[in-house]
Amino acid sequence: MLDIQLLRKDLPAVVAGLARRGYALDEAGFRTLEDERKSLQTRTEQLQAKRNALSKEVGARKSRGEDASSVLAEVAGIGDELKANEAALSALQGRLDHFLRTLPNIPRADVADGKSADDNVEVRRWGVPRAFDFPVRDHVDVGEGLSLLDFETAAKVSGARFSILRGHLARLHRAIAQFMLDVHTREHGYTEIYSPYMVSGECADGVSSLAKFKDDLFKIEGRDLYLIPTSEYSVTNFVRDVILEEKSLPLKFACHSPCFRSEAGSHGKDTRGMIRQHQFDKVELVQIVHPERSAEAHEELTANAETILKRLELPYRTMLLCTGDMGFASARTYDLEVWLPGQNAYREISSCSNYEAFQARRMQARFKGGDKGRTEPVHTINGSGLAVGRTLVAILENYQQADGSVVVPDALRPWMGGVERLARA
RNA sequence: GGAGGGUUGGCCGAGUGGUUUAAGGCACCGGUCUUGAAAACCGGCAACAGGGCAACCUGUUCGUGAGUUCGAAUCUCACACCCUCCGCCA
Repeated sequence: MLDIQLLRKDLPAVVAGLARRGYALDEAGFRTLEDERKSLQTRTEQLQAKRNALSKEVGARKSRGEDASSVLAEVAGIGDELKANEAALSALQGRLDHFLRTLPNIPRADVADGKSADDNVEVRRWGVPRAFDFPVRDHVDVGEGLSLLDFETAAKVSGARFSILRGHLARLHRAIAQFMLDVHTREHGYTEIYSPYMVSGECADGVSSLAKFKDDLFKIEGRDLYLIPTSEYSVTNFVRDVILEEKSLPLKFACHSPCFRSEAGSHGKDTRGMIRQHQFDKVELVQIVHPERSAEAHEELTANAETILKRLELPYRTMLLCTGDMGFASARTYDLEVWLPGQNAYREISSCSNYEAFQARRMQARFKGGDKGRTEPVHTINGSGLAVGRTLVAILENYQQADGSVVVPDALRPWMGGVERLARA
């Protein structure tokens, strides 16, 4: 949510900022709502003040044993108008709030303008894609060839966009998650978190816009609960309605969880394999930081995620998303794209975003500042560190051998109980 | 599923219709004292919204929502959540 003060003080700047990401703010609509709100609020508060003063007078007279009937008669006249004003004001503020919650975040100045992923900017590239001296297969052929990856049974059990891992491949999946968690908690200072896989609608609206994106989520029937599409949904909400001590910042959380996405808008996209599933695991990094440190923390968190790719020796590139390709809540986003030989392309494996105060305002997450002692919204940052399923895909494709086996990356061996290669039994 | 208890500021906690302008304590901030610190003492200290250049003023908020009333933390109703006991259960 944007700061409504900014809209009041400098609407043209907000309009211009949102236009950069292709969002047309209804300027006249906002002005109308805001003007109406102002007059209605002024009038309502005058009436309330009058009623409060008169009611106090009633009490004062009665305690002195005097007659209060003249005051009672006066205050009685206020009742209907006050009620009508209060109702109208509350309805109007509801509309204003809805309007405000529908607006996306304003991109930071150093984000390139653009319309689509084609306009994203490559900021760095690491590793060299391996040269294969045999026909490269994608992860589906590799996994199924080893009888360790099974989409047919998954389809029977749950339908499309699910997968089943067996044996050493399932173990590799677990090893990846544990490796990532251990690196982030031992080396990068994150606190390990286990948290709910379902959150309330209110919390969902705290990190994004529930009104806009509820079709992308799985909802529990008959309950105000949604399956998380990322543990960001539960973890970031730890600080909902909290006023933090300045010295307690930053908070750094690492959480491994499954993620559930309806993929409502992606029919026909990535239908083959594990790239786009209704359920996948992810190790999520979340930082709650002081506003002055957020740009720096965003770089740090992105580097933390990149560390995983480097340790796994997977070639990747880091993209700074353009204004048109960023998510609703983000002010600035890096995508990490891993090299997939099976697709002969770099594919997203992590998305690291700085939301600045956007989410914090939606969920009333604040800290009490030092000198001024004022409360202000914290900044929130998060990113995948990394998506476990896509990491598995990248390993199957990058570490495949001519004989159909897959070498386990050195970095994962401590978690593989001596297994150095996935091969046919 | 059954029965009971509870939800008050950053935290603890008093408060059953009108000097509550939410007592008191803790924490925090400033000061006095001290070589320094602690202790003691003095003072300050809720959030959110609106108005004002500002000192400041007004409003809302005591789990949420509705109601009664001139006036509600306090009374009524509904709901949510937490706790205890019983039953069932991984």
